Amino acid sequence: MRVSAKADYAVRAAAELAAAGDEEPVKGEKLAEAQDIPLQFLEHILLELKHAGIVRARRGAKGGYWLAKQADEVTIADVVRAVEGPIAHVQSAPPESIEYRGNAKSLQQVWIAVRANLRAVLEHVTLADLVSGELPGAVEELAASPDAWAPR
Amino acid sequence: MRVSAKADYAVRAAAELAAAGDEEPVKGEKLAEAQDIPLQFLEHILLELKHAGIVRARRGAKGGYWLAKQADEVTIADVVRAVEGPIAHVQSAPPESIEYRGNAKSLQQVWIAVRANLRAVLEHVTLADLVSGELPGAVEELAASPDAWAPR
DNA sequence: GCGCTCCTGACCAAAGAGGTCAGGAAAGTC
DNA sequence: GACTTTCCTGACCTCTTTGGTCAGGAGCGC
Repeated sequence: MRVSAKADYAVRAAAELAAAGDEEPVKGEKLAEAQDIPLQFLEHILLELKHAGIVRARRGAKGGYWLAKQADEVTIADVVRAVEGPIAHVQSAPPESIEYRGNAKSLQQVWIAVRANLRAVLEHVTLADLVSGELPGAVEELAASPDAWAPR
Repeated sequence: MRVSAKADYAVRAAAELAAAGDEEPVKGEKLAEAQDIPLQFLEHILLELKHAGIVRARRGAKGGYWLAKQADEVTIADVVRAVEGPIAHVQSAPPESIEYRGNAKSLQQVWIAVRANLRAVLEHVTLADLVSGELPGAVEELAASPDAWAPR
């Protein structure tokens, strides 16, 4: 139930790319500096994003990275899935494939609901939203509640 | 963003305990059989639940485990936190303590919203709900959508 | 005091997290 | 064509986590 450094880095780098537009490519080093991410680690991450079709790249002078799609067509879920794999797996299996017995029968529904609520946020916030700071209304409301900021 | 075997086991064992009531203790072996969990691993988990004050235990013949509170006063979040620690940490830190820079500034709000939505399910389903099969309305609705069952 | 059951720490293998290092391969520039 | 720049890739590394197992001890009831 935690977000890895890799996923966090990936989203932040993608946000920088979204902000840069597609005029000209952004170098890995610049991304690393902008978001304070270890360069060599970041390049591995960018490679995964490239393989997932989220990012494109060119080598050499004037080379660098840029988004493969429009910033409003890439969600945070896309980026996280590219580097972390499926969201909300239970014991490395998707919740819809698990069968529970005895008094835990309804647990499957619970995990499904959990996943649905994760998706409700991650699949609806795009890189464009992130950069502009204007998150979807529902997400903004969730984050606005003081209760949501309580440690626990 | 995944649920560990340990957390899954813990919730399932707790559900069995909730169903058993507090007439007489349930043996670890019986819990292990009912939910098909490796016994020795389960006992470690039950110990953690005990240290967290969720479960109580007695040794010897007629010994076993039982819930320390009423089944409707223990949420799934309580159980998960007892064995996995805080829910929805980012890079091992709580989202409210992270500061993002540049174009990722709004990312903190996104992680806060993610956590809020996780809590919205996990803190509102009790062991009593789980055993009875009657989940809170909002959770039932989430799990009812065919979309929630799609793999992706 | 004997058997039952929980309690606890030690251990273990495999995988993942979070990186670093070294070199190769393309793209542009002179 | 050489050189520089930048991405691309695999190997490697340390530390922690995951998912267990094993062996023995300690308390409880009879």
